[in-house]
Amino acid sequence: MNLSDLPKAIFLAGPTASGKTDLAVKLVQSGPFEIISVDSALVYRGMDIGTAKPDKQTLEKAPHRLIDICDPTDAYSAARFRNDALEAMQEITAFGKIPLLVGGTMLYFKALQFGLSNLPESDRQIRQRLELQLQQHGSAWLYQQLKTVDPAICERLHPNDPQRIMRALEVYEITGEPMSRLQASNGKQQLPYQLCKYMIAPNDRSVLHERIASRFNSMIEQGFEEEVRHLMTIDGMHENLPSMRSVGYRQMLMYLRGEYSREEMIERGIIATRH
RNA sequence: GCCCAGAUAGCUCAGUCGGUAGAGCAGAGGACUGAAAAUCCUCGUGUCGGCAGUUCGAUUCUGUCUCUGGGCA
Repeated sequence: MNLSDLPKAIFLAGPTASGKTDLAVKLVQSGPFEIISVDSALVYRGMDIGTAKPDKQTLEKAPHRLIDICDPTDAYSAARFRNDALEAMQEITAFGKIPLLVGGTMLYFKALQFGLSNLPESDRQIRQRLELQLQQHGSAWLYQQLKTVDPAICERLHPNDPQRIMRALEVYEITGEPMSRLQASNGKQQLPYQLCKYMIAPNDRSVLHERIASRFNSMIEQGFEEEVRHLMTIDGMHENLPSMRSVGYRQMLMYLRGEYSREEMIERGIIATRH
């Protein structure tokens, strides 16, 4: 198939507070585009203030797909994003429009463009057990366990990186095969679109830092603390969920737990957002 | 005005029983296939507040000055 036969799609990536949303809204108003959000925090329902979710008027003017599609007690993932985004892109293309993928989660862009190997989803029970083992024996011990079943992947992982070590152990446990072999044998599928990729980035980082600071402060004014308090009352919610580990939320939780003063929480929240 | 405590990396501080100093955070770079706003890795020369004294040698001891806290009048 010739490249020019493929439908078009646009990627618009950039850091927090860089003005992506404004630009995307303008594009939608001036052309046959439809927005798909590429953001690992905007997917969660009820997380509005701390994620700087576009407000109602903005969403009416320019609807975003893949916002509010997951409960914060669930764990969203790059793989789920890829499936959801492909489906949305197909629909948009079928309507004769061009998908405009806008956001700051680079792994999601990468997973969408280059695909993922066919690996099993995470398993809550296995993860809980691994988490327990991590606390009891430490990360180096898990690393040694992994070495006996998948030495190849250990060469790519650091003994202090529990998240990846646990994932590799989990994959082995579910499939009975080393993750490194599965990755090598499963071909990844490319994205069947003609891509136009844009990066938006301010030429002066200090401007961005200022914008992040004022944005965080206005979140506080809008009732961010109350939002997090409310989220924590939801059945099944706990602090180790991906939703609650995201930037801003984590710092607010530490403040609510009394581990940060108010000032510290604000400072840490701002710093964390820069990443 | 007097007394006390400080002054060391961008910030908070540790330390050197006298041989020119190191943690955390910040910052920079990098790795990373179902948690990615995550999880990790690497990177520390700074008149050790100024000036003088003691000393082979002072950031460390002494004196003095400046500044910042706190207390007393």
